[in-house]
Amino acid sequence: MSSFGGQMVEYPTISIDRFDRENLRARAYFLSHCHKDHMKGLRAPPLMGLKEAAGCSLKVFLYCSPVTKELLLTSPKYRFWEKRIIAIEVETPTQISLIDEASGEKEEIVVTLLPAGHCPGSVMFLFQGNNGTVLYTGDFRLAKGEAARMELLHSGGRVKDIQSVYLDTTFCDPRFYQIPSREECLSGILELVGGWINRSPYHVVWLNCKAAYGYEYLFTNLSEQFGVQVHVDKLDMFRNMPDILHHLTTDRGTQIHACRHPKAEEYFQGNKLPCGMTSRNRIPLHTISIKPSTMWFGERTRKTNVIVRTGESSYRACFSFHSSYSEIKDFLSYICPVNAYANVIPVGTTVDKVTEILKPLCRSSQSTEPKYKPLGKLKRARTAHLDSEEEDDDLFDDPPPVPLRHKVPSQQALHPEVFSMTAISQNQPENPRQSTGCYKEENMQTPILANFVDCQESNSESEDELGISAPLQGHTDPVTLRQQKTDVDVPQWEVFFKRNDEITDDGLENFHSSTEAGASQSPKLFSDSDGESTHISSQNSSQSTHISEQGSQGWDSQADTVLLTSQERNCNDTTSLNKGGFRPRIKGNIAASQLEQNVLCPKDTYSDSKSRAQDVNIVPGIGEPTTLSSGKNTPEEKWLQNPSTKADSQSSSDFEIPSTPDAELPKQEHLQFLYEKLATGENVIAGRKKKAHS
DNA sequence: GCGATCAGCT
DNA sequence: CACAGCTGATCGC
Repeated sequence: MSSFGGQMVEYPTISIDRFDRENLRARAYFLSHCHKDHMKGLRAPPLMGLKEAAGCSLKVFLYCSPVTKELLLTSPKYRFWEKRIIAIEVETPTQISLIDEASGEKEEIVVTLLPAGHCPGSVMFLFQGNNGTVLYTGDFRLAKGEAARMELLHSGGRVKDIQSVYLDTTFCDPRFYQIPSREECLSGILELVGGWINRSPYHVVWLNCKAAYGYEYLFTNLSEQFGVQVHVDKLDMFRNMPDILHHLTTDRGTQIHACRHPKAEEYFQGNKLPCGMTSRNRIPLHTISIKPSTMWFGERTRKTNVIVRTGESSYRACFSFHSSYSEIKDFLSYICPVNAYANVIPVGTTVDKVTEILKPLCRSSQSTEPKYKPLGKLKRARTAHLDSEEEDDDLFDDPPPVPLRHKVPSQQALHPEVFSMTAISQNQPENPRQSTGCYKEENMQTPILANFVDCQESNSESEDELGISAPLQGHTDPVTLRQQKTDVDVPQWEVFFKRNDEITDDGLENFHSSTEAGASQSPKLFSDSDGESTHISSQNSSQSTHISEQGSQGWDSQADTVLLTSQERNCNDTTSLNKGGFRPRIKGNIAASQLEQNVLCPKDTYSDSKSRAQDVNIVPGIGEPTTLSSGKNTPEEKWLQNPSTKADSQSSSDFEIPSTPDAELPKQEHLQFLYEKLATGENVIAGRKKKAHS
């Protein structure tokens, strides 16, 4: 549960994820995602009433991602926000004017939404303004190395100089040292579900999910894998997100259920699904329940189970919306801000304890004593020591800095006070000042913004449609920008790779030593408190398991209850995860023909297209049947939707392929074509990936 | 009657 | 395990 008060010390005139008390005076509101604990006060009339009474009603807006806006406005309770909510595209730096109603005082701030991997529409907010650059993470789940792959966290080839991070510390406790990756968890669930529903049409599973956004990628992957839509109570919130919608149904006659009922557990005991189903064609159903819950690895315990049997027909499956302790540490130590603030104080711990963990990963504590850094860490250390020398980086970390790729400005129908700007206006790679990593570089929007307006306007015309060959020299000219982006997108991902590979290829023990960047992170911090708590035990191990042939391998003392362990599993089915639901594409409406396509592809067809997608690797997610972002796919997006920890060594190879000489790269024209389609908001999915070009 | 808060439950 | 969020009890306005 978020305990963030809503305000950041650097920018106290804006409020994030809190809409009550002192936040009522905010000049702008931000919502990171659509979970209730981040929406406190959002539905309260006082918020509107006060604003109205103060005559500010026309000037104060709520900013969020397009998906969050869609989800929020679906609920009648929040529909009154409709006229005052502004969606900002992810990864599109956008300037907002913060105006004080009383004095007329105006402050400019640039906000960039970065995907947070927590639930559909969830984002982090990167704010840049006169008081420095700050990052509010909201709730997030990012695998190791993902921050390093976020283009807009970087400037001049290195991580931006961030003053403060307001961090999701939900699992910032050594007890949650490591949580199996999304791939591992998904893979385990797929195997369990498949092993059951393939027995007969009367074998059904009930996914005992909490009422929250965040399970969508599970549903979509199950649906794709087995050609079975998932029964849910409501799906109208996804009406404009076909990539999710197509995998859901309100028809109870399906083998996978995620419906809910207050007495669901009771129902289940009586062999009844929450929706009331007990039989099909008068033949009784055979039902198992799968309850997603968070399980984790200790740093020494090699085996923890992704699936645990808890009863004759009950299972728990590992699932987490939040980053683990080690993922949090990886994230924070990479960002290496001056300050880090905990947004969450988990029960059983204290602010002090969390702060103790965060502090060594921040800059202040790293600048004092020189210490050994593992090779891949130099980039990080460099951020701390701004005066360190170039050759360090060149030797150990990344290839020489290359121009980062930049978002093409998108045409957004935003409030006049708001307009999007390309990243170029803030971190022009060819600007020599940027390469110093100097703090001040981040805070000079004002003069640049003036230039940008022109770019934006000219970019809206058709002139930017004609890019073909791509000059690699950077220009601020929008035409060039687009070409540059297109050309450079894929191959340059190795810029941020090394660290990730190094870490994820390590075993757990090695991993441990190689990621302890902050020297003051004493091993005992987690090894002591960890102890026995890491082994997941079953509550009921006596029954024979339904699918014992899948599970027990004889290596676990709880063989009859433990079905799958993350380590033993070969998680080779990670590609489908990228359809994950975290960044759904939004459509204005759904064509009837598409709704009819609701018929799911047979499994073999599906696998076929999957393997092809993997080969092609790029043009990320375009035309993929499930979730993609709205019109602006970039390689990291594919990455994000396919996050991993343990499976990284496999996953990352997807991105290394294009950089190898004989790898099959996408055709330039093809990419260009797709990007243009996406930029103009055309529906690329209609043609499907393979046919989009024809 | 409504909102805020908390305990309980899942 | 803890999550996200519901239900219901209590309190204050």
